Amino acid sequence: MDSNRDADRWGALADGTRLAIVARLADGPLAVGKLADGLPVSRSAVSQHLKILKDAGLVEDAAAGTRRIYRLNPVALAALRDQLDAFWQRALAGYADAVLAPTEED
Amino acid sequence: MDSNRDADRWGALADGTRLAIVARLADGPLAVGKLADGLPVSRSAVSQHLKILKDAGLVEDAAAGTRRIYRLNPVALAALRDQLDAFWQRALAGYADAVLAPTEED
DNA sequence: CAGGTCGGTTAGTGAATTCTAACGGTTAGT
DNA sequence: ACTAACCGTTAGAATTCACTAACCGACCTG
Repeated sequence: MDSNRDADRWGALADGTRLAIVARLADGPLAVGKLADGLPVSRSAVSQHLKILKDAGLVEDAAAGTRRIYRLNPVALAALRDQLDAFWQRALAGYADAVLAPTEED
Repeated sequence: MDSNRDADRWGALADGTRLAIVARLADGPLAVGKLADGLPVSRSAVSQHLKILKDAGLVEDAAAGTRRIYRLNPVALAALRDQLDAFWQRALAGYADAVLAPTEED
């Protein structure tokens, strides 16, 4: 099953610090120092979280002189959104099905 | 910050077993036994995961005789999708901004 | 009432995760 | 060349998480 790989993608957004990083990155590309400056953790932690996010394909990095700029990857976000949307639509179908035919299969 | 609360919602989807449960529930409402029957874990684990998912508002339960039927909550899924969509659109804006004006703000 | 099935909860164990602290490497400026 | 600033990595401890096993309560059938 590749559910684990998908879970890794969702897991990247599961941590509060990482979600804050993504939220901050959504406003625009940022360097690690700036990211850590607005968070209650050290730069090391931010760097590790960035590595996880980068490994999940959610962010991309670009070297800019002595600092390194990180930005979100809209494609990965769209993929996550599509999967969630599929769940949503199938859940709606299940709702309608349950209302129209409340028979329990064995 | 309520980032932790949001992180809990994402965290509910972060685990592989829980993601499999959600995927199975997306095809239609199901009882705990049926859920556990198609997963490599015991009913206890499924029940615990169901509690986490229910606590996160992603699933709802309904007593049906001696068994208990679980189904997805499309509203919660839509909320998650909206948040992801907001990230996505803001990331796109950041992309355009970076392309049009590659100046680094202080 | 006795027996069987189904589901939730608790205790306890083993593994994974997150964080800080300290180190080394790279780039820019004097 | 030297110093300063910025970033990534590693080691290690503390917390959190997921799972099995065992127990108890609820519902249906004979």
